[in-house]
Amino acid sequence: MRSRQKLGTNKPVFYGARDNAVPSENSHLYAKKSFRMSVITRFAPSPTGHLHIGGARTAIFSWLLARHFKGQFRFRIEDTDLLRSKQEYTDSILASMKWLGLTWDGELTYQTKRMGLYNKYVDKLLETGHAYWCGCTEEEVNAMRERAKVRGLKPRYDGHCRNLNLGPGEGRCVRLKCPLEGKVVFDDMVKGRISVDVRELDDMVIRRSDGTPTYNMAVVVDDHDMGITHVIRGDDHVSNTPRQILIYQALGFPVPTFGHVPMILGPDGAKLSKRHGARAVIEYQKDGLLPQALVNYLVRLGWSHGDQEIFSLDELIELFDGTHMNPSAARFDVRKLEWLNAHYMRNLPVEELARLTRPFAEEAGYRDLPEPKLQALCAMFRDRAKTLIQLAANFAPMLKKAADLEYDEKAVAKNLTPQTKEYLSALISVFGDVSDFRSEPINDALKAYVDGHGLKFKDVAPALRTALVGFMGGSHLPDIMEFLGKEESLDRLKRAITLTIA
RNA sequence: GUCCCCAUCGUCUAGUCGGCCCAGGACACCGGCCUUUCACGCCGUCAACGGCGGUUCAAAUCCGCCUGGGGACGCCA
Repeated sequence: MRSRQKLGTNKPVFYGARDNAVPSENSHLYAKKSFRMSVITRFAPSPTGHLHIGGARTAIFSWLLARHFKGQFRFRIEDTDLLRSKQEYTDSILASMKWLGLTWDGELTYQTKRMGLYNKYVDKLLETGHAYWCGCTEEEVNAMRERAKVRGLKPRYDGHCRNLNLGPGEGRCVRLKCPLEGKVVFDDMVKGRISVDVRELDDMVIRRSDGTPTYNMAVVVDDHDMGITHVIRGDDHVSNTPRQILIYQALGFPVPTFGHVPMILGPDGAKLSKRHGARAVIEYQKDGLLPQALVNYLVRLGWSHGDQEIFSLDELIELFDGTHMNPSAARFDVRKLEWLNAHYMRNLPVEELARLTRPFAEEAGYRDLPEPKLQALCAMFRDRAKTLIQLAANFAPMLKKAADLEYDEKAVAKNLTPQTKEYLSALISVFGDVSDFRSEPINDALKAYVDGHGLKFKDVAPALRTALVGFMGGSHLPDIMEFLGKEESLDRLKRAITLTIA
């Protein structure tokens, strides 16, 4: 439920919407109008790990918003944390984005390659009096915070150097000179109106004493420089937003529209962590999930369009306009993801399914599978698997030789009785006479035998199944036989007849 | 501690500015049908508006408080 409040009577001193426009009472409409002008979104991960599903979802939302409004979707790597950033993670994130089908516009931007840009703007803030040099040491600042805490206040910098007019110097950083009173208000695309008193904020550092810009500074400069109009990011950034808006104001930049999507929780409602298993997109890829299923699932987790559950990419682009996003955190439910995945597996053209399954078949040890065989296997088992891995796992009994087939003891004991073995012996010659060994003729022959002997399928099917695949599973019997071929099928029947129960 | 955000079935959610909601859909679960296994498919059952006040003829929908979650308070990003 969106908590969109009406305009209050107290006029906010700082307003965070674009172009300083006053929003209409209906912020949906207001937002829509501004979307129409131009939409440039971005995804800006830091390469300190693989792309995780939370990040993937914000990327998907950003991408969809841009595509829906025929705008642009930009990509920026926030690699300023030199210690934790790794090229392999950048590569991995890019690979996951491509796998998900999220194409971006323009060049990839690396933050580390544009350090000069940030300082230019810090200097500008210094010149215009929106920022000042601060010579306080870490210890002094910590002491201030402690004092504030003791008084029950929010720990913050007390503005010691604010009016000292210090110049540059060893160990000095630059702080933003924040307004002393008023509220920062902005209309969030998913949370509605958010208001924060500037007294909750302090004069944040925008340039460290080593000359590098801080995160909030860099983000604002980058987003403005890249022309970003809509910032969709994780929930954990809401408290950064007022600070960033202050920087936008000080710089005289138009403030973009923000949309803070809530985080994704584990099945137990706790923050997603290692012990929840797969968190990275790449892991789902390895588990045999289809990108379309993951995208569909992730989008649906936090966004809705009435009762619709299944969306094609085109539908999503058509329907996703930045509204109807859920402000509350959601739990990750693998079962529903798998249901969606199974759905997409069933509806893919076989050729496509086979192409996607091949790597998993190879992983399972089946290399050089002829395309027709692979497709036949996919067609036979697609309804019985929720993931590509599971699908490939079904191939085993189909690709062995009769002599190597493993039999389930219970199935043998229950179904291969002296009586049914007689049926099987008879069937060996029945099937042996089928010249066109395809599913249909095989089925006809089986039916003729069953009918001709006053039997029912139920009388012979379990035995036949056990004989052919070794256990009570698998696909349609005639299909299995067609796949195995006459010789192999008969070999299996012959071997089954010789089986005795221990 | 302070501030910000959140709160409908077990889970994801619908619920367009209060009435058509003794709350709808989907996943899961359970039961049934179909059936040459298992699935798929189809049908059905179970199941929720966190609590308390207020506004109103009428509240899941508006307001307040409480409770419970989460996030943020760095010269990290």
